[in-house]
Amino acid sequence: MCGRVRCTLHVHQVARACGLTSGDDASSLPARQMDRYRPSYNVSPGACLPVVRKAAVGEEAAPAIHCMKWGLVPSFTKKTDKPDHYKMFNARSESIKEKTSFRRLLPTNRCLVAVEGFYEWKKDGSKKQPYYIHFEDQRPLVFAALYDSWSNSEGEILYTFTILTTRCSAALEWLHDRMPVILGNKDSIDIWLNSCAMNFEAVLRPYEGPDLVWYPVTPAVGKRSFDCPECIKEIQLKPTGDKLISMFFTLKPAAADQSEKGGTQKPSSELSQTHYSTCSVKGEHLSNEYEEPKKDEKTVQSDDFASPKMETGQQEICGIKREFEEITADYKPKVENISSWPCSPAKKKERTTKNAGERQASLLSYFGKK
DNA sequence: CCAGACGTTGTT
DNA sequence: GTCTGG
DNA sequence: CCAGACGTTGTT
DNA sequence: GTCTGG
Repeated sequence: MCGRVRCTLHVHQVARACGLTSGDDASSLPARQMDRYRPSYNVSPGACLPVVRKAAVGEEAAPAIHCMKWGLVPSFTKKTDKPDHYKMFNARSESIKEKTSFRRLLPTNRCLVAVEGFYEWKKDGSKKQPYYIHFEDQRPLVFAALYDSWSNSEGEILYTFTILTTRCSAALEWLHDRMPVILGNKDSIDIWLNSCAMNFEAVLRPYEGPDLVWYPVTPAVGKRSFDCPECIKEIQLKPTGDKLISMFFTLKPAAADQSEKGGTQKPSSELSQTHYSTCSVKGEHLSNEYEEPKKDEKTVQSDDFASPKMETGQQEICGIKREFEEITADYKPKVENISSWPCSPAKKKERTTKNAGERQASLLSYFGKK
């Protein structure tokens, strides 16, 4: 599921992530109600986020950015009802064609939501540990979403959206069984937003790319009022008893990790994603969505990992694609550009899947640094 | 026909 | 709005 | 989803 | 534990 996100992006970053503009000039963008947007490290349903949608009938042809409330309130909701944004803040992508509340939105009300990352809580019995999931290179995640509008008794029009979910990627299964639908490349984005045919099935799948990474964060992020860079600061987890024991009796911990690769076991790595990344196969394309950032790749996707095959007609649509890098090239992490956060700025450690192995190779690291 | 629902998540 | 159940 | 409450009576 | 509120 996906019930909490970080979105401190600027409007032009959202536009860019969703493939709307080529430059930083957002002034020409059709933007609606953007004054309601409050960038936040801790966004939950009920809050407004910038949404990219196709222009409504009668407007300019180009897509537009529209600030909408997270948590779908269907247009048929009684005018006297109190809108409940927590009832439908997610939509199961597997069943959107059957569910009456969502099916009617599919032809014309598909949209995109761009965020820096999302939070997921790992349940351990009665304990809950939140993790922050994001792209390693800090480019925004683009979620597939659906929107609707509803008029209340006062005649005010409320725009709301719901984020599509799918089963979890292999890499994140240890954490959860559901994840948001991440449109990992320009083709997916274009198909979800612009394809007039109902041929979007192929993009509604788990994002399996190895560049989706995570780490544990403070449980304080559970409080909606806790909104500051500390939300995304990595914390050191206390090792559990069995982890300690297994470390004592395992001479080569990395080898033990490798043995889990491809298996059904959960990576015993709630400590950090880096631990698990040693399990992924070098050079193996695990994803159907992930697009290798190669400059000269011209084709839609290599067949080796293009998974759910696109029909011939659909490749036509993919032909519109531009290089993904083109729209992500100048994303930079900009945690500092919001000046008035009450908490101290997060000092995100440089950490990649490359050096990941080193970090967990040491037995000492399991006792925390002193 | 009319009335009433229309959703996801997690947990055991 | 549209489908299901009675 | 997570956080936070979870109750009644009688008196002023 | 379970319900309500956001």
